[in-house]
Amino acid sequence: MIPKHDSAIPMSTRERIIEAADQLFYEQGFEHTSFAQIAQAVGISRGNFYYHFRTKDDILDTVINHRLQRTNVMLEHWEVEGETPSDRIRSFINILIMNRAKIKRFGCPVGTLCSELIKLDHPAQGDAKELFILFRTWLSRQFVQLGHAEKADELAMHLLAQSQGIATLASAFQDEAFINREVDRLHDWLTSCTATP
Amino acid sequence: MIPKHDSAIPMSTRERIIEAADQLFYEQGFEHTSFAQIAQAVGISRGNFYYHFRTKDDILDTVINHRLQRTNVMLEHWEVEGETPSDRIRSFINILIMNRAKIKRFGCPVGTLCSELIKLDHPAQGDAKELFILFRTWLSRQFVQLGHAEKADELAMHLLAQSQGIATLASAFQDEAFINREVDRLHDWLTSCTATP
DNA sequence: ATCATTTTAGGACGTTTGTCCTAAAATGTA
DNA sequence: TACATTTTAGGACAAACGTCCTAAAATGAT
Repeated sequence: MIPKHDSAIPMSTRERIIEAADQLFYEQGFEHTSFAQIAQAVGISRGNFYYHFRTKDDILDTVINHRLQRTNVMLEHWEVEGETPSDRIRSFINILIMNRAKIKRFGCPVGTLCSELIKLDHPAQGDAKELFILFRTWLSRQFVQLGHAEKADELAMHLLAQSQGIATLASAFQDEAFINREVDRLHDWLTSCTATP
Repeated sequence: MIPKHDSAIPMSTRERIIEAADQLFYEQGFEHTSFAQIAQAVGISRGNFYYHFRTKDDILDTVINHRLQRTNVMLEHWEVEGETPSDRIRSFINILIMNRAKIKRFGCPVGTLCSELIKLDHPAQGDAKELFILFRTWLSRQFVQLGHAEKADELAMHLLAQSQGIATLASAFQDEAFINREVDRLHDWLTSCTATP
């Protein structure tokens, strides 16, 4: 399962750096987060930081791969846990509810990272996009199982876009109630997808 | 109409700075754009730049107000041009088509700016949010005229969220065809709104 | 206990940043 | 023409950044 810090096994310095960077990149953005901030958050010196990650792109790549692994584990878990494909899709929709407090403050971790890297014209754009691709192919697979074989990818992209828009506006307007409203709407939409085969 | 540079009346240095900054903030982000870059784009010295704008927050505020004015003019124009409220809403939806080339490359100017300022915890967050509010109240007014008085604001926010999501994914996946597909979907949705009073 | 390796701390370096100053050039006015 | 004001250029400045180096401390193996 998820290799969380068991509190029995203490995290290595490297792991602690990755987690701190992950969080700071989400909350403050990649460019606006400095080596010094990450080092301070972990409680180590900048020199020690440099021992583990030589460049800023290094730590970014590692954070993205870390997110990819975590996301993959989550999706696989949903696939064995959810009984029907629509159950699994609803698990995806409910991320918005589960993480609404953070989404309200910082938006979607995937969408905001991709947007930032695009503006920076950063080489890691493609890696960040893989996060979206992960959700896209997973959702697409669920829609195929739901009986929408030829429209599966279109539906997956539509649902992805919806959640992106919800996250963007929720953070711009600092509005959690809006998230709830739109999630209800998404569930209704999925129901109508299930009803009409 | 839009006060474009008539090429008869040459733009003042100040105006040229604002337009250059506006474009660069959109394409590269606010923080990633430096005084030097804007000055170079305009073709003036950094010292001259400082004569017109003393701080970076100064130029940001001015750019946001510039966008607010341009947007206001555009919306008022649509209001006298579009015959029915649904015509006017369709004008909004079609921004995605008109600007698809830029949206594909840089996302939505409003959404990406708001997201960035949130991460920077920048004082101008509220001003940037006004851009969204402009569209929100305008769309809400159209939905009222369409006969959805009590659900007008909800519909406005829903449409705003949709376009945000479309812009985010279109830029992440560099996919213009996706924009076309989702815009068609939005037009269908609006038709169903009009049919069901 | 000794030694080799890994890990850490702290500072140095060159660059870029936003900001500010001063003097020259351009412009308008009498 | 002579003068006052606006506009421009170019450099100075401290601070922050990513990067890199060196030496001490911690750790593990023999």
